Amino acid sequence: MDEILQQLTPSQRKAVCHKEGPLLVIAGPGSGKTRVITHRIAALIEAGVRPYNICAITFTNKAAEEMRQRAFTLGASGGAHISTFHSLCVRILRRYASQAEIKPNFSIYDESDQIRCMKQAVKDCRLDAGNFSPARMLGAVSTLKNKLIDAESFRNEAEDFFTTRLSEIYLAYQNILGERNGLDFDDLLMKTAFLLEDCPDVCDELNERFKFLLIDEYQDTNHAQYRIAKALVSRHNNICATGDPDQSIYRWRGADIRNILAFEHDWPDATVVKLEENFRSAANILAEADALIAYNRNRKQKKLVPTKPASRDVSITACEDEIREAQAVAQQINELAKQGASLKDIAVFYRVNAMSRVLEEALLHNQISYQIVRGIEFYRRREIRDLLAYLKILVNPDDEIALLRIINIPARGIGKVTIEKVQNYAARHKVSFYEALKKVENIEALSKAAKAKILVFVSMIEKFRKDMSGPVAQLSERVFNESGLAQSLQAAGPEGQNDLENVGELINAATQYDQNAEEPSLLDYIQQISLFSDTDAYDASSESVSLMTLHAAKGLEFENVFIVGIEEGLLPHERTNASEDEDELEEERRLLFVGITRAKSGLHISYSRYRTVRGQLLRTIPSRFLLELLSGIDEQSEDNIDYDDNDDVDCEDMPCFELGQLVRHKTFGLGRVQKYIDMGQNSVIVVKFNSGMTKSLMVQYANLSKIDL
DNA sequence: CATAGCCGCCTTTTT
DNA sequence: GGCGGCTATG
Repeated sequence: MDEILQQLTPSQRKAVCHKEGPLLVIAGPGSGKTRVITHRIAALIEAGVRPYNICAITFTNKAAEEMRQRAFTLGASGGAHISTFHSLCVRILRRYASQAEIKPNFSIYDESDQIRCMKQAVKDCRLDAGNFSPARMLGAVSTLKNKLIDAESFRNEAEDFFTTRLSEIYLAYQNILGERNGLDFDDLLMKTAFLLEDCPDVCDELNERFKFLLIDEYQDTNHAQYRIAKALVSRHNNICATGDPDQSIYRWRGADIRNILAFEHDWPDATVVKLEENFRSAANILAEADALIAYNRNRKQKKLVPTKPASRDVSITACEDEIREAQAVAQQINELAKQGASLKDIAVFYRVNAMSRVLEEALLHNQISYQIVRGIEFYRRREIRDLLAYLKILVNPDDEIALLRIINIPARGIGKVTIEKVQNYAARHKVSFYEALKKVENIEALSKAAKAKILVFVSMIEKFRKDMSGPVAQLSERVFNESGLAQSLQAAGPEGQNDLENVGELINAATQYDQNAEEPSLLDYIQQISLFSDTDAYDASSESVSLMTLHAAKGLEFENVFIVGIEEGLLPHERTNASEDEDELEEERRLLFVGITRAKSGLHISYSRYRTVRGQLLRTIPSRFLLELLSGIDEQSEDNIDYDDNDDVDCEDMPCFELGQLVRHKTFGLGRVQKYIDMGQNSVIVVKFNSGMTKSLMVQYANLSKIDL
């Protein structure tokens, strides 16, 4: 251990060796933060702390898995609990289910399940799904849950028309989840927070168990997570939080940057360690990131101290359209490969998932192998969801969503009408859908044939339920074969072949689970699987280029990074309120900051002049963030070909603007010129309008008139 | 009761 | 552009 400590910087060593009491590690990108955490776990153990008494919380399952491995290589093998917040909550809720007033075999509802429940809830409240769109309602409810406002207290607070309706919807939604014994992602946190705060016994026991709590990516914790953390260390205050306010990118999901900013206020005796040295990126890449993030006003000053020399491999490229942009990326990747770069050291980032398609096509065309980091995609496949639905029912028969999904898959003649009759019966007699199915003999509305079919189905499920112990893989395989799913896929001929292979892969994964899990069980497996995330699919050892969203890039690093589509409307994204809300603009800027700081030596940023959005070819505006980078916008891009013959003619008519010039815009009103980038016809102007918003506009379309006083 | 085809709608980011 | 839901048809 001493030897290892010698390799650390003084700041890192200070954090690693910190004994007891609250500790905050403000760690810039590439500062060896993860290393500090794993070393700290090892150091605690060496100092005599039992691994069993240590709990480390990571942002994703992948990060947890990696941390377990790193801790293992340091000799801190086994015992320490390392998982995400959500995983930890599942464990706690299962163990203290009765105190939390839930059943331990709850289903975890993912987004699509939530939408279904919310649709039903809006319907139950007899409200119009147009004005009260399930997605929006879900967002509103999620925000409330993140703030630990439950349905009852929200109803008591509701005043105006909208909040009153929302409170009804919230109650109805919780009701539906309750009937189905389901919890959504936010419930996991909310119920755990309430459990810890309302049951001192449970809180004591967990404080006793987890004598040291370490939380990574603390800047992205939400209020519920904050309250859980607070409760978990309330008896001993041994909290160690690490994070970087400049990398907070989950505000929209309830992450509250104030948690990290107010850490010293929450724990006044906290030791604060800053890690500002960067061991990852070339000096000039870091300078770009620094220049960009300096535009964020609402931040704590932090230095980015390079330890690596500059690289010459930084570029900003303008492309004609997204197809050529993708082609340019593929070409540059080919160049890199020729120079001996490994594909696994290359990544392409984009703002929205939909942008991966063009890139895929370009990479395929150039025969460059790639992986799309989208973990949940696999679990979204029809055949996978079908099999998992069977397994979910075995664990939780009240899971109506899962039941409805497969009651007639493969087709067994139980149709819509039959299902409705059973649902009616269930509602009348206040029993779950599955209970109603079991009592099918009593449902008079059903034909004899329908009853018989339902009986066959129920007895099959009951047969499976009788023997649920043993390896999950074996059980999955058995259910797959005996439910008729296997047969129906085989019958589909070559079409079903791929599906069969996917199921095979699922069963493989289950085998892995059986081998690795501490206490394998179908219940645990089903609950854990619901918590997978995109980054969990990232395979660092695969010899391929990685494609992912900027969000998924968090926590990773690559030798060469491409970031595409840096245009107004994409970054900052049009759906954000970036024009009016400074905080949202700053979050978008942080997103680009995160992307840039993933790069070790090569950074290639690009944008397209035209882009097809939802089937329509649109003229784009380069992102205002490009103007904030040191390199600025590259006017001399290679493919800056004549796409518009009028270029030269128009240029002469193009008005020139000086900084500070007062201008008037048709809709935005008066404003002052903050920046003017002369690019002939493509000139861009940044205007701060008197309304408070700052816009970057294409001069040729903005139709600005100069106001001279 | 199953399926094909068409219409309309759209929170981008995710635990 | 793509998915979900509704409808018409077999």
